Amino acid sequence: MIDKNAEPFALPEEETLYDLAELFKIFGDSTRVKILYALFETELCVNDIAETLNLSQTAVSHQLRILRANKLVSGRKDGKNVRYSLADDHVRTIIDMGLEHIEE
Amino acid sequence: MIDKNAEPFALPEEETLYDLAELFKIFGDSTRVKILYALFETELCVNDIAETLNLSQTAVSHQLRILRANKLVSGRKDGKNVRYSLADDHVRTIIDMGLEHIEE
DNA sequence: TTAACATATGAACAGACATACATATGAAGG
DNA sequence: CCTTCATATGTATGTCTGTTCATATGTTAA
Repeated sequence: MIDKNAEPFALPEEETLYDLAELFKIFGDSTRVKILYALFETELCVNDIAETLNLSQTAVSHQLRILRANKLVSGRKDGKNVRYSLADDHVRTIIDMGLEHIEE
Repeated sequence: MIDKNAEPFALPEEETLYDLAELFKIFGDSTRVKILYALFETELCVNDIAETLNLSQTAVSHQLRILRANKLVSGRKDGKNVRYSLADDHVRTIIDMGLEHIEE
């Protein structure tokens, strides 16, 4: 079964599955999920996020760093502020998919 | 969409987003992802999984417990063995969605 | 019943990680 | 230049969690 040749099925590269887990790990923290969800609607700067979600500025900044590093959000400078937005429509899809699973 | 009334947008319940993160946390471990992926094709018992993925029996058993508790896999007894399979088609969808995101 | 096998469970340890605190960088206005 | 505001970064800490080792439960065969 888990055969690499003629079989109808094969495990992806070890590394691929590892990367996949790393991706999900990002979504596996409620602070990050909240941030991502807040960005569903509109661009937001760090303080907006912190206030909206009742989080400290540093906590948000640290998490945004992780989200940025994983290309889930992107930030553009706007004066003193940095406006963050979702980097990708997959983010939305993945979260929606998860929500669907939960609502059952 | 996530909206209950007239507003164009609203955050889901705090708890919902928390549960969502909990769900993704399950997928956020390469051992568990490997196990789930191995079950894409067919039912497998604990030892099969352990051998296929080069993992210890206990490690697999512990992870299966978590996957079971979260209703991502289900096991049925078959003599001395317990045959595990994916509990839900969402599992497949979520993983595929993640893979899509990665392959870019 | 006893032996052999398959799986599960408990405890302990090590590594990962999210947060808070203090501080640094950088931009705008006076 | 100096101050203020927005954001980022470094470090320390407490907590969570995945693995291992040892052992228990349960099943089949002799």
